[in-house]
Amino acid sequence: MSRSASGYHHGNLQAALEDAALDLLETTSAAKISLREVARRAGVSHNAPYHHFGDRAALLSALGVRGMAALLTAQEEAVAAADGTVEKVRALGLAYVSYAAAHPQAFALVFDPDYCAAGAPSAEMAPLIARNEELLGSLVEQLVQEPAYEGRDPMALSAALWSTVHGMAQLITLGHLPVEAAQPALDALVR
Amino acid sequence: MSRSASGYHHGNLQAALEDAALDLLETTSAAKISLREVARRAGVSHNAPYHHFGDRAALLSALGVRGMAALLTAQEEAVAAADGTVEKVRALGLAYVSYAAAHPQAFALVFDPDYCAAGAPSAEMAPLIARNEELLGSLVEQLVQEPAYEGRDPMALSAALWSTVHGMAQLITLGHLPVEAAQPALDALVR
DNA sequence: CTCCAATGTGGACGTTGTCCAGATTCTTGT
DNA sequence: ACAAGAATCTGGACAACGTCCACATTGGAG
Repeated sequence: MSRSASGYHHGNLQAALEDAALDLLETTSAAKISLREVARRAGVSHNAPYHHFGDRAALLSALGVRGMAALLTAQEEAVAAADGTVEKVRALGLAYVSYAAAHPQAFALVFDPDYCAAGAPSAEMAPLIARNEELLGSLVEQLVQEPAYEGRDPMALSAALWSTVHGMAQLITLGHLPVEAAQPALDALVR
Repeated sequence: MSRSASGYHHGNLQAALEDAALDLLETTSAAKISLREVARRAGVSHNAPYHHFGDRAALLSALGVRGMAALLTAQEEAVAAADGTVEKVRALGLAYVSYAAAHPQAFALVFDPDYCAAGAPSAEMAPLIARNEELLGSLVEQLVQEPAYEGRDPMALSAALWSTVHGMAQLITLGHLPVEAAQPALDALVR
């Protein structure tokens, strides 16, 4: 039921539209992606998307969910592959920055309030955000038990870490910081 | 030559357009601001703006310059009012975050690559960016001479500081961090 | 005072987001 | 197997937008 050579019914338009839009996201900012262009790429009429997404913002929002999921798993894998609490924190930060550098438009979309509201997250976005906060939170829990970080406020520390990593990702995608600055700058704080 | 009751010639349309757009920026994201709406607010035809700005992006870009200038002076004033190097750094960070919290759309515009490219800054934007980097840079120069920060790499340190402050500003305007988190999180790092 | 460049106006065109009515296909109850 | 009915896709329409054009108005330099 998925594939369809008959022509009229696409079979899996929802995914095809997201894929087409994701392609465009590699080279174009979310703001400049038009629904009609996405439909054209998917080979359907300009109106077909409305049977799968309420409006343009809903498509972009779905893309934001995909991006957030990718960002999250990148961090999870990096943390799992690292040894030692401090190393895990560094790995998480580098994964975050690397994802942003590799997919700047997708990264920007995830944090674009026009499509992905943090205050009122979509039903699919909310659990991803929660998982990310838990990931960092549990890491910081371990961190404050190391002698070097004894007695620090975990809340303040995770807020500071997230801020640093996020800001670095942002400034690098914007070209304000060179990518090579990430590693030493992160070390300067985590040490 | 500036004021004009005659009607046809506005007298100071350039500034009036920027003011109108700045008003809209208080409540609307840059992406959703239309040139025609700005013209309407300024009381001129939809085409008048083209005699003062090359296109829509040029208007938004000029707004970005204004925003950057405001962000910069906010930092400069805060630094001037603080005593002690560490205190000055804290003051700079809080001013940065405060500006973002007070004018989220303007702050977002300043760092929106669609209108304010960091790689190819406008002739008016470049010196502002340079001044901001000098402000932070000179502060860090002093900082690394304090005993507590002796021997740190100034480049890495200022990159880290800017990242933290910028990320915090971003995450707060997005609603991912509460405003009250700024102060303790900043202290957790600067201490 | 006259002419010209700057500044303003209205009209036009193509693109976009969205709504609507109708066509086509899939599925489900019998 | 077959007749609804739901899901999906199509084309047409409309308003708003960015931008280009030709033309009108005005202020200032010669």
